[in-house]
Amino acid sequence: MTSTGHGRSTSGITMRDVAKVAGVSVATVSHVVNDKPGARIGDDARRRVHEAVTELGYRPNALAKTLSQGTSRFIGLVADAIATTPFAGQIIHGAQDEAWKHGYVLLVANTDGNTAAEDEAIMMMLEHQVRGILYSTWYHHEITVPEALHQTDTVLVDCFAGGSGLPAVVPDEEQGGRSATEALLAAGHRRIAFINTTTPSPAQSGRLAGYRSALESAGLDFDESLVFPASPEQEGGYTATASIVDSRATAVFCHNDRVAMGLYDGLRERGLRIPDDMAVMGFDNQDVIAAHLRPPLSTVALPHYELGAAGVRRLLGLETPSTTHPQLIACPPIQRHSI
Amino acid sequence: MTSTGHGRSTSGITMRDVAKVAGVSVATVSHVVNDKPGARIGDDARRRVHEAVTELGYRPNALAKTLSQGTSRFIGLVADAIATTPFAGQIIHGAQDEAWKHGYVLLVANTDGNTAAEDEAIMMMLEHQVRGILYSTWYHHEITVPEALHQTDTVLVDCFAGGSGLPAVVPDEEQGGRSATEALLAAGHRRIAFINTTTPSPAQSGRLAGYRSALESAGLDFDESLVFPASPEQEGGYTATASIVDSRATAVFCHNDRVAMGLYDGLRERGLRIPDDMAVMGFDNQDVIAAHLRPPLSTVALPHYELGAAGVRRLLGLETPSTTHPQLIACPPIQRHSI
DNA sequence: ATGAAAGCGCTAACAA
DNA sequence: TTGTTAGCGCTTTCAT
Repeated sequence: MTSTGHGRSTSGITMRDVAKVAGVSVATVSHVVNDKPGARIGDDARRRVHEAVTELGYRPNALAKTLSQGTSRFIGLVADAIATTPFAGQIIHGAQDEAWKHGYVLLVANTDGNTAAEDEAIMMMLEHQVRGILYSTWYHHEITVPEALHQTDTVLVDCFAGGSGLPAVVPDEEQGGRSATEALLAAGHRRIAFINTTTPSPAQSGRLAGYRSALESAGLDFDESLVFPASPEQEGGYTATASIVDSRATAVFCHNDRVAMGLYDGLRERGLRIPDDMAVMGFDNQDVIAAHLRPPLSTVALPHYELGAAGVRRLLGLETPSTTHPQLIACPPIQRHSI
Repeated sequence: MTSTGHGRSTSGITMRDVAKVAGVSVATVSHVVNDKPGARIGDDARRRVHEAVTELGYRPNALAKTLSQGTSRFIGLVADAIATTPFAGQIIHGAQDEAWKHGYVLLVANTDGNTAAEDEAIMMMLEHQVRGILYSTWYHHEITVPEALHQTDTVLVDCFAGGSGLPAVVPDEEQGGRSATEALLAAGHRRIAFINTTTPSPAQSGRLAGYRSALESAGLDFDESLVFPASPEQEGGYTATASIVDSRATAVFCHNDRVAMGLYDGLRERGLRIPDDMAVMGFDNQDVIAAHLRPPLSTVALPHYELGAAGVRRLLGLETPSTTHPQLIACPPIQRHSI
């Protein structure tokens, strides 16, 4: 029995059917299937209902329930790039797990950064009576909020919007930068270079601030000549190799894992060994890369799963709306073998 | 005005409100907002309705509509690993785009391969009256279908199940292997090594079959000593380097991009240059890797986006249920610079 | 302890 | 051309 083309997918069994079989009213059925608190139901009736339910294979219609209760169990997630990056998947995953935990289900929509698609997506979610919307981007930056988002509860994930007043959940770039630098410091390095991205962003400024802060705490002077700008990719890291070597630093904190990957190449070409000749620290914890470079790259993780989860918690009002605006999620250091 | 904690997210405006304002009946409103085919509505009434709609900011309740029509616009996507791999995101993306195109929205659930979570997810989707379910895995293999899936239309994505009779959509591994090999052949190589995975799978057998088939078509003998087993990761490729070099092959088809990445390292350590000393072809087209290796890796793409899209098309009955069981989706070769 | 009945917001005959 | 009305499957007072 192939299952294509049926159309009628649901059991078709309604509460009324159950009531009939159990010989009770639908009200009674409703009470027992939902295990209502103040429900005074006779043991016998209750049993009969349960029997009827299993016998008939009854499955409540969640949509009807929503309609009558007026309150839905949907949470919308609109993302600008579900696929462009491995990261987006993590946000969905975290959001889905957390939503699930609270009896909600995730409605996802991808917009490819297209404003029209975005509005349409939001509309659609609104029409589906979502409890609220998680609006997420694939990299941490400031956005301008689509007007439509104001029509429902929404929380920004991995992005923020200045005057919007919308709650936001973002990675703690500064702490991440600090942790990365501290890891290098802890290994005894004193002359630590930093390959930073050339693109202005919270990541650029935050990680730099963290780097400086860690240096400071260690009693080291910040040496501007030790930070090198580079495009945030393999190419950038590769190209920066020369300057890094010249700088006579013994360790490098790379703006991200891709940069580190490029640096690995550059170092290898010069016959330099990691971590003996040069310790390197990444950022992002992009699994395909970090875990599989040789040697495996120590890095700092971007907490995408947590961002998604914290996002729904925030939406559901389960998280204390920490006074300060964008809520910071920690970027945990990941110890591997490049230090 | 912060948007947290409202609860009532939807406009609250119903069709009745619109009817009242427009001075017509709800039936009329229903007809004009849905632009019903056989709806003979006076221009005037129609105009008044539209005005009322915009004036009130009316937004139809999709759930109520579903309930009354008896047919929902949801498609469920249950995945065993949304996040474990960059690929899952692509499947979601493809499915979402295609669903959207036909007026459907995607309900996603992650199960982490946990059977209990899986059943729960399926139940939940059933309760939400999904039109059908896409059951997907993050790598192509045979599965045993959860019993619950039989209660609705379902199509298997990137996996298949022998006797289940369920429609499946999977990548065409053999064609992919053939294309990869042909690319190498086209560049003039005659002695082409193949690093295959050690894990039995459609990928293992399919890509090998494709490799042989391409060789054959080119009038070359299949030389068993030219296929090297390796773990399907960087490590495997790296380790295989020695044998590859010994084999005196001039080109290598790697089971996947990660293996190719390892091979790159091995080759570089030996001072061998790509593609001059050795041409290499990958498989998967894992962006972070393939596009950013040096030189960028030529490879064959796993059509995840297409798998998702084809999955919903199949579910909706829009795709000819090609006679043969698992429907094959092409793996297009991607030309870069390692050949 | 249980049932009758009035909705939830919308669609779809059927009347008018 | 437009309005009435009866549901869709469920929840929830309010009676009994």
